[in-house]
Amino acid sequence: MSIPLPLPSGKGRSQASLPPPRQSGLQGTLSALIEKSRTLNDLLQVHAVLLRRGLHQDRILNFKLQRAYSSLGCLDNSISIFNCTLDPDVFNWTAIIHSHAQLGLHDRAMVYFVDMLCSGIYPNAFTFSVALKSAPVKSGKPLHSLAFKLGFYSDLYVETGLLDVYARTGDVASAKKLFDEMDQRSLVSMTTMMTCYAKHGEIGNAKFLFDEMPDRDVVCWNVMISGYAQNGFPNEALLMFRRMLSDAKMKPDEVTVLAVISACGQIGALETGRWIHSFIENNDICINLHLGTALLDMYSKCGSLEDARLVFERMTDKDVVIWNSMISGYAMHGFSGHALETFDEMLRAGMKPNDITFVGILNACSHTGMVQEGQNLFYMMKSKYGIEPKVEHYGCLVNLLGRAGHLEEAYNIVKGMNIEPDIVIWSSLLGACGLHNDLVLGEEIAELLIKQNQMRSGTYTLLSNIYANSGNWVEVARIRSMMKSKGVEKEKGCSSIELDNTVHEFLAGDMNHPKCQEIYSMLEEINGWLRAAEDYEPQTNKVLHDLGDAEKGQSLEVHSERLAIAFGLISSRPGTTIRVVKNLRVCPDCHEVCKVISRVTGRKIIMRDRNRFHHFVDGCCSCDDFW
DNA sequence: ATAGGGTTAG
Repeated sequence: MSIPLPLPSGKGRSQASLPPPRQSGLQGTLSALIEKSRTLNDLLQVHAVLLRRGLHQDRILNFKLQRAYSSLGCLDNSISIFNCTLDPDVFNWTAIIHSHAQLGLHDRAMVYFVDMLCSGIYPNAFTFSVALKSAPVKSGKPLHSLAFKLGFYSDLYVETGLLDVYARTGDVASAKKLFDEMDQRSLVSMTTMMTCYAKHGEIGNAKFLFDEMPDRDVVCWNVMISGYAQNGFPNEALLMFRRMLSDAKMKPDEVTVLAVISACGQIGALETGRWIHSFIENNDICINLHLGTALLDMYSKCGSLEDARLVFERMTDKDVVIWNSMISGYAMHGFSGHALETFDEMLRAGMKPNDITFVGILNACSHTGMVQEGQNLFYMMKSKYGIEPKVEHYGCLVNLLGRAGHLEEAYNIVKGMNIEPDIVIWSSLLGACGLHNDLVLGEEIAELLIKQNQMRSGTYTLLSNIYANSGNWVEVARIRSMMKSKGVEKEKGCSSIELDNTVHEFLAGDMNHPKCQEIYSMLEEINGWLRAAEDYEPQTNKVLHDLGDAEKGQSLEVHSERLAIAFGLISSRPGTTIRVVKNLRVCPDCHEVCKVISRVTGRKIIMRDRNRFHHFVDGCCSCDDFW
């Protein structure tokens, strides 16, 4: 959108600096009443009085009504009041721009801003800061230079607004340049600069600025905490949250707990998540839809679908996001029946599914090998709901077909896609080749990826597993040296378990835990159970996930997931569920071992791997060995 | 008056 340059004349300027028209006693009383109105009902009553007294064209009263209505979310009322205001002034215009911007209706906000300039109304600094909020990428800078031309040079509001534009468009360099040149700083401008850093992964710079701030309010703590949570540093997010409570004695609000809950979900820290949930309830923080969705997601990522469902059922007025979240929750646990039922429930409730809904249900189908159902849903998505499939949807379909052994069909889908297949799709196909021992297709794909320079640590491992499955150790060694020469490191397997609000992490063969001795004697005891188990046979040839082949046979016993489980067994009461989170896929051998452990100890083991959950109960896994 | 928030395949 271009900003017209019929600049307001001097006339506009003088209008803005005129003193506001004096209010009579009645107007004064009414305006105080408007400001005191806390509920829509109060406001409607005052509004009715105002109309009866024939004051419906009053600029000042209407400005206050506009502001009050838009803070209650009644945009329509705000618009109709604006429309009946005689000669709206800069305040009326700015308020109507602001109400649209607040609700994310940025296009409409910009239209009003342009209309305002065209009607010869002279904007003030606040108008610019509000308009900048809605400015599309291209007109952010022209708007700023317009503000300069009109004399708002080095105005803190305008500059902070521009910083926000840079933050949204990802222009960190320009933001930093402007920020360094600003001759005054405020809490808000520093927070905006932090946001800019945090949104673009420069979390260290955000923290540097945070440490420099003379005063910190709840918003700036929130930026820091959510910055950590959204950049994959959930532990740091929790650490900052604790500091916020203990050192700064700051009262967290609903935005703070939102970020913290998301961090708990990432770590899989159920106890901590439950603690935050009760903290929310004890501190009268209202569980709105955003917060409810975050809680639901946290519970399903921490392995407690029961709690997730409880939160889901307590939310009235569900939107598409929370429905999606519930469906994805069931999907990642492999409960595809529940996922599909929830989808039906959603349709019956009159909710329109979106692209993310379909990622959820397609994913559910692929986790349980529901090929026919999944294919039907994929085609229905376009024909019945008009949703164009994206790379994620193709990913689900390819995964579904590939894992069920329809490799040819899966490959044809990839070749026939009208979008570029990404590394995820190729990895999924490569994984399927390993699962079904298709060496030919596997090599074809690998060759393609090598040519396009797309090989990653994970794809090398998949390829190496294909060769290992067929016992081709020469090729395995060749891939290993290829990785070495290219400097590609194999991602280390790491498993964690939470006990007494502390997350304990284990690497394969880890000897660093204080309870190391007891853990290793527990492993010995487990080995005894395994020797006695008739249904267990070590699967040495499939185990190249974490370790070099030299230690292959023996090293199975010290895989990270086994250390974490052993620690769980010795540190928690008999009968309690053991919850483990692993950063890679669970190894096929450990998967068998978990079954045995669950049978011998009568414990439930819930394990989250890179892709999904496994619930081991009494010698069986919920995934039915299809994963 | 300006800054911060929920769901997405392997």
